[in-house]
Amino acid sequence: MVTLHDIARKTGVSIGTVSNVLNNTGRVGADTRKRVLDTMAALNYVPNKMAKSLKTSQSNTLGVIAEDITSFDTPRIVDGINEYCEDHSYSITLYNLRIDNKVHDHFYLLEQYNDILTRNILALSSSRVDGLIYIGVYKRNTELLPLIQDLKLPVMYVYCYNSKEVPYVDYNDCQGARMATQYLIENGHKRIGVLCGPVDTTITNNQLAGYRAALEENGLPFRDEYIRYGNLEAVSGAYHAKRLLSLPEPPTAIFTMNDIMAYGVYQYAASAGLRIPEDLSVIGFGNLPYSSYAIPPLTSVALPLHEIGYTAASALLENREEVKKGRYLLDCCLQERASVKCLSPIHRK
Amino acid sequence: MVTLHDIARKTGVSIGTVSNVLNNTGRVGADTRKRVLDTMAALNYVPNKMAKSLKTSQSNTLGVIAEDITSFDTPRIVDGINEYCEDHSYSITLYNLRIDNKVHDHFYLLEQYNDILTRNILALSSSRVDGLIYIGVYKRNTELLPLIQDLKLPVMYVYCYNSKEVPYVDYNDCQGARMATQYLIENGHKRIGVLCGPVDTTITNNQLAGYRAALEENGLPFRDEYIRYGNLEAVSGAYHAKRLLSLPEPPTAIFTMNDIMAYGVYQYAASAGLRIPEDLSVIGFGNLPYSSYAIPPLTSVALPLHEIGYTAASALLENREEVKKGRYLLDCCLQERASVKCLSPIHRK
DNA sequence: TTGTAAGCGTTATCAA
DNA sequence: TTGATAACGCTTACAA
Repeated sequence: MVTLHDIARKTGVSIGTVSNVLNNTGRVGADTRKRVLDTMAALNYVPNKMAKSLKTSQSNTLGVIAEDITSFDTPRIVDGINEYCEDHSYSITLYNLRIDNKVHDHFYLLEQYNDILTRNILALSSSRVDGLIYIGVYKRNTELLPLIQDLKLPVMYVYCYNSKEVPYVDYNDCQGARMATQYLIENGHKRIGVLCGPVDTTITNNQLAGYRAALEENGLPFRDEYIRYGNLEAVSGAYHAKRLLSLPEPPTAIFTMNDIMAYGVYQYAASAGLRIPEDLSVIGFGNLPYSSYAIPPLTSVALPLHEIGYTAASALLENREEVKKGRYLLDCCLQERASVKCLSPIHRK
Repeated sequence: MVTLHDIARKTGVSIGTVSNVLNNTGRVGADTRKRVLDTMAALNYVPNKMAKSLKTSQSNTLGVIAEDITSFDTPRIVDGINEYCEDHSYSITLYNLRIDNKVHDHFYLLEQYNDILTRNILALSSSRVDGLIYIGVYKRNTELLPLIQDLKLPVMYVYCYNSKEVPYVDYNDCQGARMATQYLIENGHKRIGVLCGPVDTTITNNQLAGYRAALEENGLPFRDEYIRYGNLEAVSGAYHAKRLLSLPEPPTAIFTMNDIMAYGVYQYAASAGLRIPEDLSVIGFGNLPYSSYAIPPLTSVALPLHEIGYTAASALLENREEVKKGRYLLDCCLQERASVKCLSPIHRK
């Protein structure tokens, strides 16, 4: 391992000078600078990050805790973080809680969850990262604040809700749902069913608000019987689709709060001999990669996942002091495909 | 930040002693040990990893370079690596080359790719990781050895091929394809079409060998007209399915070398009014998460992704010296669902 | 413009 | 069993 010392000796200058050219402090003669640079290249010198970090006590490293990297949307968020870090030469040290593998329903296993988290937090704080991004799984509620807050680190929460006042970046559920509903209405649908997630969950409530807003804006009534609460799984989608469709006045379109439930709607339609979109329109939320392969390809609300990651990293690293107040809600956009039938086109605003 | 020094002073012992209890060297009196441990707890001491690494020149950190973390199978491999690291208290620093985002066809943009890689390698070598796992994307060929080999680090390649002699862990393509074919045969299929990836690619050749082996074992002829080379995309699957099915003696089942092409077969079937599995059986390879939502759910060869990651990490970290010779090929297993019709059951061995 | 030297928080060697 | 003390490779005053 070649060190500053080596290249100082070899160049015939002092170690301080070498350090100065390394850090571009400016106070080095152009000539010496060149010579130093040359021997660096010749000796294939690579600075030792540990030594530097130890001295400066900042690691140029961002910690990211993912509740589960295996979860659908997490990788693209990480990818966004990565892009920022690459642009600003930060490293990422990744902690993967592996929640889904270890605690199947972490609402009920909070203690175990805390153990896992504690271990990771410890590792993390011993590596003295400069900031921390916490990526949840499908916006489940997390109540881990006490642990993380002890760190006295700038922290950014992503893709998760929390009852505490905490900085986060997320996508705008309400806007996304409103957009989906609006799209349906623009395509002539007036009776729109919606398959929600669990009742009284933040995510459900937000999306429901968006749905409602779109209805109101277009002078359409909000009908209780069109609202069904599922568990975000495909079976649940199929079940509730059936219920919705056996109403006296069945909806002509169904909006599901995630794509998986939309797949369930597809399954029910297939089993009931209903054609999509001829007999029933469906629009999803989340735009999973598979949705383009569904038959017919599923129209869905696309999440700004990459952007969420990038925003979180930049907010965290650029205005560390202000991060505490940071609240970012990013807009979704519509991925139009072929699962919505145009009943009677109306003018789009 | 509380240091060894602080807790030494507070306990009234020397700093060396404190270090000894920290590292469990044993040469510390039980009584002093307890006192030290107590003040550690009281002061909430967390060791500084940088200082330790600097001194010991090993970081307890594993570098993982992912060509693209956004690629389907990568996260589950990373998850496997994570499990190992968690069990052995290693940290992971993640480098995401973001290949797919930046160079769309990296076969033709090798130079750009090298730039990206070089930058990452540099960062990586300056953080002095103890080992490196390189995760490819869908086993494309990578010729990056010169760069990485300069590192003089134990390196493990995962999910990628390379012409050089290099340690790797991967899944067994040949075995997987053989198993899929065997399954079809056991279900009474004798005319089996196969949708390959690009011609003369390692992955295609390996799987083709497995297909052929299964045929031979069962005394079935290998027919050239049943072999089609696609580009692993859905459109390609649809196109070749059509060709296969318009043969004078069309296959009763199609084996696709990835699930995406199987989705293409589904699309063609839908457009041609063919029912799966009644009119055509299909079996995929890779078992993407979405395959269980396809209609009907797609039977597919499941990859030991998590295990690949775990194996790579353990091989790398446990027998560093022997790693050079390491070659691991892990078996796939079959995920049976509903896309294969049983024509005439024969005895399964 | 350049050199010297102290110190970041550890580990490790040697004495005591 | 414990205590001093010299590194590890770097940054940063401060002095020359």
